[in-house]
Amino acid sequence: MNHIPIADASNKCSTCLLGSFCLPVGLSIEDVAKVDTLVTERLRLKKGETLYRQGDALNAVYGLRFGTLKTHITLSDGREQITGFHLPGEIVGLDGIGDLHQQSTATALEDSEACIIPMADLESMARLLPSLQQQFHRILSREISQDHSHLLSLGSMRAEERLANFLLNLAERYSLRGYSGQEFNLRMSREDIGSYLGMQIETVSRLFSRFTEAGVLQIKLRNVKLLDVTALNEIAGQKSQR
Amino acid sequence: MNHIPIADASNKCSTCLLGSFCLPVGLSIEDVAKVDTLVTERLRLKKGETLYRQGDALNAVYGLRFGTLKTHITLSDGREQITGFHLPGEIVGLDGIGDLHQQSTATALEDSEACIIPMADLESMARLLPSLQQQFHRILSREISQDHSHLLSLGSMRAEERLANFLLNLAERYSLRGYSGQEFNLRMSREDIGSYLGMQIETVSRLFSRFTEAGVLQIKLRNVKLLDVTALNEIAGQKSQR
DNA sequence: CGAGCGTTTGAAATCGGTCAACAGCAGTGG
DNA sequence: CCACTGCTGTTGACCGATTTCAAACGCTCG
Repeated sequence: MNHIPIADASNKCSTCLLGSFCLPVGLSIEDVAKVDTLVTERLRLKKGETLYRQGDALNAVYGLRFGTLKTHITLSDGREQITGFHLPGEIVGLDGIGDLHQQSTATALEDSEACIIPMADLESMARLLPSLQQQFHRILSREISQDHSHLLSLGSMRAEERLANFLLNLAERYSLRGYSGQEFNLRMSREDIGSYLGMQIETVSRLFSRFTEAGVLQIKLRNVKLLDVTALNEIAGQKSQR
Repeated sequence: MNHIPIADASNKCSTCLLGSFCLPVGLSIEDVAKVDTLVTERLRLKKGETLYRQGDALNAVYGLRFGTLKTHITLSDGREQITGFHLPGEIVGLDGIGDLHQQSTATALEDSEACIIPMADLESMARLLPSLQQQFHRILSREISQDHSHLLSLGSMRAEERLANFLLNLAERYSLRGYSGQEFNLRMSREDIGSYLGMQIETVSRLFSRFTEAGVLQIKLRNVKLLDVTALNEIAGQKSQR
């Protein structure tokens, strides 16, 4: 894990292209300039390295600058549950604020870089900038409602529906970031997908094969091409059977 | 749904017995006095009534004063996922802050009463009182990490483990509130439990029967008596408690 | 006291899990 | 450059936990 002090202006929030996803959303130009002073350091992670680990003391949250992370919690018997996959512009570490210790581990799925946002500084600045305060609350709240959608998926959907929803969700998030929502590379393994969706890797693999046979998508290892988004939406339960 | 203006001092946060669970945690006596002005109204709900519904505009969050709520989201095809059961002192409506519309519906499982906490007032007061700000962040963060535990349950545990964890979690929360953690009444139906835990009501019922046969607990309709908490912990897959 | 839920129980069906074998690709080193 | 090795992903056969279907029981409340 590689600490990088932020020196030149090109690295600041005010010029970061992710401003429309991250902490500065809704802030005036002057306010974003103040946020620049909040982030003085970043961390560079190689694939497989961890940004933080379950149990670590927390004094910052992290804004993902590029790359992909998974956050996951581990049970005493070794079973693991992936709670989220995170794309650039998203903030991680939010679940640890409650007791100032990380509740999960964040692992890089590819080479990544994260901005360090010290909690104490964020909180004091949020007291001065109502728009920053509101944005932070929105971010926390959206994390909650995303988790609720995930709960709905795990609790009420069949494996096929869960996987379809997962793909559609990824596609949407890539689209929003200016990447293709039709064709993209999965950064995570079948095992990661299985953990996230509460199913075994064999089931993930079989479902991908089934989707391929049905002409819904093409998949070659981690490269996915969505061929029939309408059909995928139907599988995802927009109008379900049973 | 019955609006109740708060008149006498006995109804204020500074004298509320739930202070140790709710918004005032960590606040000085003077600060709690200020929080008193935040909550000027409460809502009384009869069993089955809703505090808010998915899609409603949000301008407040709610502190549960007494009673029990379930929060749930509904899919277009009618399937429902219960995302949480809420006991006195807990704040609900947090998932709606993100886009100022409720993402879920909150329904009373028994006669209940909730304090209205206007978001705008809460945010402006949080800018003045760092301890209130921190407590609100803790509450949001804990909601996230609870949801993550719930995800772990739905994604990685077998039905038996999920139910055992659910019972232990309820027991702990009742204990914290000064009620018995050994014997309590479930406020929710088998259907609610099934939805929350991602299983059918028949499975819930069979598991209760199995636990009873194993001498782990006694259950008569909604009255539960835990006989062997150690055994229940083992079923739940925990060496110690969380 | 009877109607209607909510709950329990049984039997059959099935989705997804488990076990096992193999295929494909990547990295290593001779 | 290829053989070797290890890791990831695919596929098949079988199994079993949970669902589904069905029926009966027993509270609760009007």
